[in-house]
Amino acid sequence: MKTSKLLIPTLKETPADAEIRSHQLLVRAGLVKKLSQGVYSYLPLGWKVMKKISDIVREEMNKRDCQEVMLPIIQPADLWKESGRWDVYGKELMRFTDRHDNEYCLGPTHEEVITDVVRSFVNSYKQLPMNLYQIQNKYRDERRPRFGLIRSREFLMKDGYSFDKDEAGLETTYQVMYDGYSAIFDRCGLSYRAVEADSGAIGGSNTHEFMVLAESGEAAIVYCPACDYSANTEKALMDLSHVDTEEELEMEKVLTPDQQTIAEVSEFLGTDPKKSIKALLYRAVYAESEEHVVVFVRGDREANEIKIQNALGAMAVDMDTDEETITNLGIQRGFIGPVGLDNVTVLLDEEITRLKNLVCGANEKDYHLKNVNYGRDFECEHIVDVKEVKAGDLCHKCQAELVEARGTEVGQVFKLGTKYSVSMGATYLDENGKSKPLVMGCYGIGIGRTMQASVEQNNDEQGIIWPKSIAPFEAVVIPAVHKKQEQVDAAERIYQELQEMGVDVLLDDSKERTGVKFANSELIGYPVRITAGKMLGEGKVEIFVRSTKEKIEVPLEEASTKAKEILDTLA
RNA sequence: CGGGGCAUAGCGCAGUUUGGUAGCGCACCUGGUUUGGGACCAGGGGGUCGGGGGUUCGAAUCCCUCUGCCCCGACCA
Repeated sequence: MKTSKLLIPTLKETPADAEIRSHQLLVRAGLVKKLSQGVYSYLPLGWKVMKKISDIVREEMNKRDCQEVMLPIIQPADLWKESGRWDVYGKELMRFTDRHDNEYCLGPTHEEVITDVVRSFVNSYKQLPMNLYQIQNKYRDERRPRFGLIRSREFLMKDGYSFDKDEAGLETTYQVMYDGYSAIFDRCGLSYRAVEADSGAIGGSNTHEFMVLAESGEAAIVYCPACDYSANTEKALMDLSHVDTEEELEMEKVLTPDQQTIAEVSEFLGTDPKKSIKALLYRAVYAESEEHVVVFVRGDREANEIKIQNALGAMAVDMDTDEETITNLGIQRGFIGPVGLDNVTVLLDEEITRLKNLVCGANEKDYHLKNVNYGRDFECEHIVDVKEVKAGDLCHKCQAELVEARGTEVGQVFKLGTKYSVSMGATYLDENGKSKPLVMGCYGIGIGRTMQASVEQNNDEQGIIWPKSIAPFEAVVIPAVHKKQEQVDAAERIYQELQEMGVDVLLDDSKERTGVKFANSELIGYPVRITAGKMLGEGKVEIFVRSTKEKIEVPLEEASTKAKEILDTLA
């Protein structure tokens, strides 16, 4: 391909509306263009990268006996009512009505559709296991689209669904998919971690998220540097084997006028915040009701809302600081404690049951309690894990100190179980002629996210540094001065030779000055650049490696062979 | 959803306070000189100033309204 035949609208200036580096670079390098909030056009180079990632996905999936299909984006409401998600999915689901007043949605995911296909055609254990996938646009009306392709409303996604006879079969399939996903992200040259995560709105029991580590990541994770444990903080466990062994002192009520926050109270009483109990008031929303819940965690900790939501089985929770609510509940802002608090639902983080002689609110204005002990002074029906695990907490597997990081989720593998097969009647006959629900798994990869995550991870001052496997072109050949025929001829020759060697190569035949061509090639980030320029007088050309910035001079005759050699060594 | 900000040429911006009919840089077109690190000279094209309404002799500028886009978001018991 030649640049004269390609639309590559590079920008010198950073676009005003792009916040993070990868978003800026995707726009500046001419890979994508925003049409509307969270809606993007993929330009030739951007789409080429997307296709390379998609092809890697296809290869790894096909290798594992997965079959590619193409399912409809337009999905009837009835199907979603069958699974029960029409009323549950909320505002993220893009809904519309056709001219006959029939309701539809644009698919945010395809469990319903694939289950409909499979229940129609898969009836026997002899057909199992089966694994179907597609690569297609998904639609989600995100609360706040941002960061370019990282959180958009229309996005290309690989989604796959597995069907097994039983849990054991799913376990095997899940592991195959887990390995397949690892292979895909390895081939895309990403640095990532597979973390344990909450199963969220799709439903199901067990899940791993593939997180590309990045400062700008929207998800918080913790991982253990000593063993393989890593988890999203909404799921993360920590070691709780520590138990205070000190003697239980006599509980006393102390005057703490206007001392409301943990910091104030600890300062006032001269105690360690870790030896206190923090109270947080949440409003929990259920399908047909809502209630207020007081959550207690150790004084220096935060609570994790997802964990609270799961502990309550609520659809959503949010913190409530409304004065009127607090008054109506009959609790004392700033002085809430678990002792004698019985007019409201209470969640107690398990950690607190292991600590002795704690400080907490006395449920009376301007008073706190000292030396409070679980079991002796209060009990709680709901002992749960709702704390936000943080750096320095100990790994529950090996007791090493956990580390915090941020990540962008590029893929997820998921055990669905029989949630959809039961609600939608997807069954098969087993060896004994008995009808059983199919056991499902689902597996997703954000193609656009993967592209942008790679950019976020691989860039420098000059621009993008693509891994070879997903670069828009593996190499670019540049005649330094377009009016010098010998340079143009040499570049053309190298271009032809590389093409014959099967290299995905671009010839820059633009009429730009040398500096412009160099700057653009580095902005776009082709792994290798070959320049036919002033050294041609000595019969030499220059090979430049984007990732290492290494420049070598080689004789024209050896240029393509050498370039290919270098490419073969690159990831 | 709540809060804040922005909207003027393809991109980045000035002009708005103090109303007088739109400008700069980049990009683009023509000609010329240049050519190993985002050139220079000369000439040129391109804007219903986000939409609608109002005030006024006159509105990018003042008022009302709608829309779009960007950022932030409970850390407190």
